[in-house]
Amino acid sequence: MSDGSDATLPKQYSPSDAESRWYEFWESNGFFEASRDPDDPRPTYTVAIPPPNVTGTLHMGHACRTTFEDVLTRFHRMKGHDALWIPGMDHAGIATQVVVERILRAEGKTRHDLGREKFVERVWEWKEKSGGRILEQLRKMGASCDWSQTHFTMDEDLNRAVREAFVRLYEEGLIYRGERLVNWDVATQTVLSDLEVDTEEGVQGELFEFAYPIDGEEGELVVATTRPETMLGDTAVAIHPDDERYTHLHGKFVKHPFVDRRIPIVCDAELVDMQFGTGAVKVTPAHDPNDFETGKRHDLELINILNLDGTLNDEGGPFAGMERFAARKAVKAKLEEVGLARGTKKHTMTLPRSQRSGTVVEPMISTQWFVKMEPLAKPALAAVEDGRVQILPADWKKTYDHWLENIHDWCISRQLWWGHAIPAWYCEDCDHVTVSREDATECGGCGGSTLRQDSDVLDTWFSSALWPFSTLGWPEKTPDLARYYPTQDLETGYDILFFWVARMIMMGLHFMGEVPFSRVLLAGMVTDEKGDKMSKVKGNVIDPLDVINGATLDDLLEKAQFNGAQPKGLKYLKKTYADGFPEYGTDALRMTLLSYSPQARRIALSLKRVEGYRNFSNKLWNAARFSLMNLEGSDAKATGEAPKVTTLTNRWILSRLARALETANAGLEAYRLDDASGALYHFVWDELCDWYLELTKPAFAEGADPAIAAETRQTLVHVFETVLRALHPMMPFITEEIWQKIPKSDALGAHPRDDSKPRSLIVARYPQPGADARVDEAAEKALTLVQAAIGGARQIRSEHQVPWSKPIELVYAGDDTVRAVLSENQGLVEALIGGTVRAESAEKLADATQHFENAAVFVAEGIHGAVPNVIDPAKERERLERQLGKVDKELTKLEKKLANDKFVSNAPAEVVEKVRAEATALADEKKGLDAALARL
RNA sequence: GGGCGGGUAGCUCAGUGGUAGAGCGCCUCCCUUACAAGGAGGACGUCGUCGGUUCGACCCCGGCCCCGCCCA
Repeated sequence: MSDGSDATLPKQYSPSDAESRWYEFWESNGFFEASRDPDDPRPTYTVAIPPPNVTGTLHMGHACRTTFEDVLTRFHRMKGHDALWIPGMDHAGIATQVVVERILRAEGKTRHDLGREKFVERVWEWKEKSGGRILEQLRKMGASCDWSQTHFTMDEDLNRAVREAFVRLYEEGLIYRGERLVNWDVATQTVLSDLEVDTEEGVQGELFEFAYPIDGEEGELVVATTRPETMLGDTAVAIHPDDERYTHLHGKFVKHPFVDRRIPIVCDAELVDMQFGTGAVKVTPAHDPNDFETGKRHDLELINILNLDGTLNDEGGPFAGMERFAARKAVKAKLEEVGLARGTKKHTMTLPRSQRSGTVVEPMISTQWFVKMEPLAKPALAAVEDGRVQILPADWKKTYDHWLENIHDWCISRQLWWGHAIPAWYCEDCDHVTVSREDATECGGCGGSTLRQDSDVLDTWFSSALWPFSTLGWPEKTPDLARYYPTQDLETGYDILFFWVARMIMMGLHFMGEVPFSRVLLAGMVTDEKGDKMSKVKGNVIDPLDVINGATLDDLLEKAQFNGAQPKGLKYLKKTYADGFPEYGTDALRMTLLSYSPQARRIALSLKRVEGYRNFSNKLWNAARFSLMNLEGSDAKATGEAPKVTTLTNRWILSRLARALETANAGLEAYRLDDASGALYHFVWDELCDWYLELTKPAFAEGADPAIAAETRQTLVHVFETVLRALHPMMPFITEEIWQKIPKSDALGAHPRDDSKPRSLIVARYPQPGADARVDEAAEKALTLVQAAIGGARQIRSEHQVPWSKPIELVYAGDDTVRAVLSENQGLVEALIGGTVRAESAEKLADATQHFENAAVFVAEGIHGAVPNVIDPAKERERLERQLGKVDKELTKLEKKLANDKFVSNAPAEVVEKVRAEATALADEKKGLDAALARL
């Protein structure tokens, strides 16, 4: 700066340096750590992180949830809670196994070459070396997790919890082994949960029709299928009981052309749609969910035709040993050959694909472990019903209820090597199954010692379901468990409402007797700015770290290509982000994510919006430069207490601050983080920067009243320090960076329990309306007049293109209040309009153009104003007419309303009164404008 | 087929039974020493559509048309 007053702050805020510096400061000083002291009198605030996959890397969904969780955690910490945010990772069974298998493949090996034990060792090695990168990335987001409490679902302690839960549920009869239809992935050769199955929609396929000859008589029954090979497992053909075309076939059989089997014709109104196709449906109970249900209704035979690797087994007769798709072709060819094929039709269908391997999933009959869900679901429904758990947005409650009311048993076994072993042992000597907390050495049935442990592992979600209490030490009765369970908020994506959230509620209620959290906050899905789902193939994935750090177009292209983007995707990237990304910084990204409504199911992330918040960071930064510059050399400092103020501007800014704090606190409590962050954004930019800082300039000018200057400095430092505290949960880095530079008393930012720690904003008290600033209605009203006068003059200056270098004169008239306020604050108005201000008689202003030469006029808030010597008649006419048009339109509307007796008699008195007052003000304005226009 | 959500300014989205809002974009002027990542001013909307309730509907109710998502 030329005067050298403060040369330390650069004009532009650069986030990267501040971000790593302060994160390290907070973490190394233990600010993220919960006290874990049973005698700590503070209320607790606990959040368990949705554990990201150990294989994962940070994506926008994580960034979004992490931001929300961090804001809430920081807010409560500042409010004086003992905050504990438990971080951790999920072992992600299939995902991880696939990653390590891929590495092995590069070495020319399979997991079978290594054997199970060695393979699992290998996975652990991989996990230690390259897993969990995402936890580093969460730090980049500013996550204030208590890292000393990091958990991993495969660690010994959580493994013990899993085993305990399994055994207890088994002993209670809630876990059983049974034969069911499951999703089978022939590539990874495991059962999949529904979550792990993606449905590919709009697939162009064909519907193949063929005929079954009626057994023992002439005729045939034509059926259609998209999977012809499954006919080898058909054990019925279904028709509608009311279908008159087939009445004569009731109770008859068809003959299978390839295997020696008579197939019953059954009547089933549920499965069969008479209108669709031929009205006859082949039934393969072992390979189709609907058919499976039909099979149960009619007690049909289940014939499994597939081996685990997707080839046909001996039931396939002549096709045994063929791969499933080869078999499909062969079956079709053979049907053609024997004259039973009846043609194909184009057919649009959906295909279930394994999320992991991408192969088409086969429904298959298999013996698996299940959790009986109904007894667990009932209490979980009640907990949400009676409000012990609140789901936000509330729309999701219906979905939750619907799912739990129609719940299916949960298949928890997986044919993987990586995961929690199932604590069940089979006896070689009898058929007893021993389920035990400790590794079993003796059969619980016959006492035999030749035992074989179940080779399956548990669904990853089984351990996740225990997360909110297993991470606190369960099944041990630890002090942490007593202190921090139940947790308060759970923030996650709606896509895992069933798979995770509902199951945690069930398990929490079952094992702890208490809900695991009191609020569930479901975030929408982050999409690109057009609202399309981010997809690696489409190349429209926006990496949060690129937004934070910046990236060149080449960086973006390279990464997209590496991730398998198609040429079209690369083209899109080139077009949309031709210049790459500038460095926006974490705070800007966080503010952006916060600004979207939590009600939205889709968060169409726009980089333009990020840019807006980056600019906001810079605005805040420069406001800090201004403030620090004006505080220098004074003894003003923030004390955490609102100063006693006398001037209008100081009273006003405290009042506006109070209102912003009200909204911010209410928003943070009610999970309207968009409202909370929005209120502070607008306070800082629209009121603090646009008005207050400008209004302080005359007070700081040379020759100004020293008492007023001192009061203003004190107000400025207080307001600024307070707003930094208010913004800190949302923008932790820049606020700490600035806050540390603000002159303040020592008590501010002291650690609540440990004096030896450095002062930090992260533990400063969260500001509250009342304590930190009070609403002052009179000041707000008065300042509205000041703003109206300035606005009127500025509009004229702008419309008439009077350059800033040319001073203007503002003459005005108004009632006593107007005159009092404007004369008391004459200096302010003059500074902000770049000119002089003078009161005049109402008569003169009523006919301003007559009394003031070449004057342009305005009427606002009861102020009749005129700026002489600026006029360009054409422009003024245009401006006045535009203004008059608006006023007229509005006035007509109001007058029509007032002329309506029904309105006047039915509407509440205050509404009528308000309309009357508005109409009067508008009429006054119209009169002024009319007069001015007439004179032109 | 069932369920849920949505259609508001050029774009992305807020919003409330009582005069339609934000950010970005657009137009004009301004490098006025906190900030051009800025300042001052301006333009832009029969709030998907058709009916109903009401003194008054973008908001409540019903029909319809589109668009997403989930389940089957």
